[in-house]
Amino acid sequence: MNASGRALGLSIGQLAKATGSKVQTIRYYEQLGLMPAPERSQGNQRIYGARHERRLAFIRHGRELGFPLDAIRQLLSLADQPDRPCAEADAIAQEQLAAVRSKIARLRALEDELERMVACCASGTIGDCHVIEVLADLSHQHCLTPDHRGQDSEFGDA
Amino acid sequence: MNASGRALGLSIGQLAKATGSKVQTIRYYEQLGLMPAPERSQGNQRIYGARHERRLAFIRHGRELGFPLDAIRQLLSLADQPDRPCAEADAIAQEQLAAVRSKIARLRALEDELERMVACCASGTIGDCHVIEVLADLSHQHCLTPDHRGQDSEFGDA
DNA sequence: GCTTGAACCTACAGCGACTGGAGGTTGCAC
DNA sequence: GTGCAACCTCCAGTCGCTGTAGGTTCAAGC
Ligand SMILES: [Zn+2]
Ligand SMILES: [Zn+2]
Ligand SMILES: [Zn+2]
Ligand SMILES: [Zn+2]
Repeated sequence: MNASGRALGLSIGQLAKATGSKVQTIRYYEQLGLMPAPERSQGNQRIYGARHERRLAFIRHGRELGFPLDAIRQLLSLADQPDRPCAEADAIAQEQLAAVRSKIARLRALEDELERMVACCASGTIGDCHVIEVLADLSHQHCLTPDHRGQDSEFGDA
Repeated sequence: MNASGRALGLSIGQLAKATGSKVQTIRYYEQLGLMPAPERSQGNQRIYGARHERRLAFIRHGRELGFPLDAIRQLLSLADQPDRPCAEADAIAQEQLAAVRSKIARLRALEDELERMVACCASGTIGDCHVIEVLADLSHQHCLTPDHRGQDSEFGDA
């Protein structure tokens, strides 16, 4: 994340294509302060350089790995200080790994229950439908694991 | 989802406690038309019966299994017609199962890459940090699978 | 009967991470 | 010089809630 080859002069659309992002997403990152405001042409259009391309690629890669933008913000500022110890960066990655694992665990519990739901139903009427019956069951007797209940709840996003 | 024992007269707070929901969530479901508007007391407070409790439990159970509210809406309307064939309900559940599986697959790819990220880094400086290096790598050479890339993208929510 | 405090009411803003559209300007090719 | 794609800003919507503000009602205790 240091400076190098300047002056390749990408438009926002070209930058989007180059990094697999969408134009609006780039503007959104700029608005959030994740991307620095680039120079503008006479006609007020954004002009990006290699620095921006690298930074955006970093952000996108982080997002693809599910890091929240806040974590990416921290990682970016760490990346700009190559002499500091990397314990902080590692901790952020560990945390993300833990989050991913906990989402997987929860989703596997859902997978189990959904499998049993659909497996037990042999195309009868709604009155006999296992799917409906399970959902309607107040007592949750059918649930092998009560793991599909809230726990630490949320596990959204990529 | 038929009528039975009426007149137990729950307040919204009691209903919330009984079903493990939050008060605002119940009002939110009513606003969306998922929960029928209940009777009101003289002082304009909501009064719920067993019918509402069952319906809310159905919704919550569906949510715990990750069904989107739209799917739950369909399942609810199916549940009210016990003589119809249940193919539709089964299809909705199958779809949800497929969604869960695809989320799991994607998360496992992330888990892999995150594991390799943190495993290779032995607490040096940021300049040598594998975590930062991987994220900054424009070429994605380090990625065994390119599975952490967009694909069908989103896999949010519970 | 009166006071207190919890629980209720409506209406609306905010989360995260975008995405899409309206309505207008610029850039470039023919 | 004209057409049209790509750009600009600003704002609303997505999903499933959650939280807050500012007010009313209820039930219990005195
Ligand atoms: Zn069925
Ligand atoms: Zn269950
Ligand atoms: Zn490191
Ligand atoms: Zn990668």
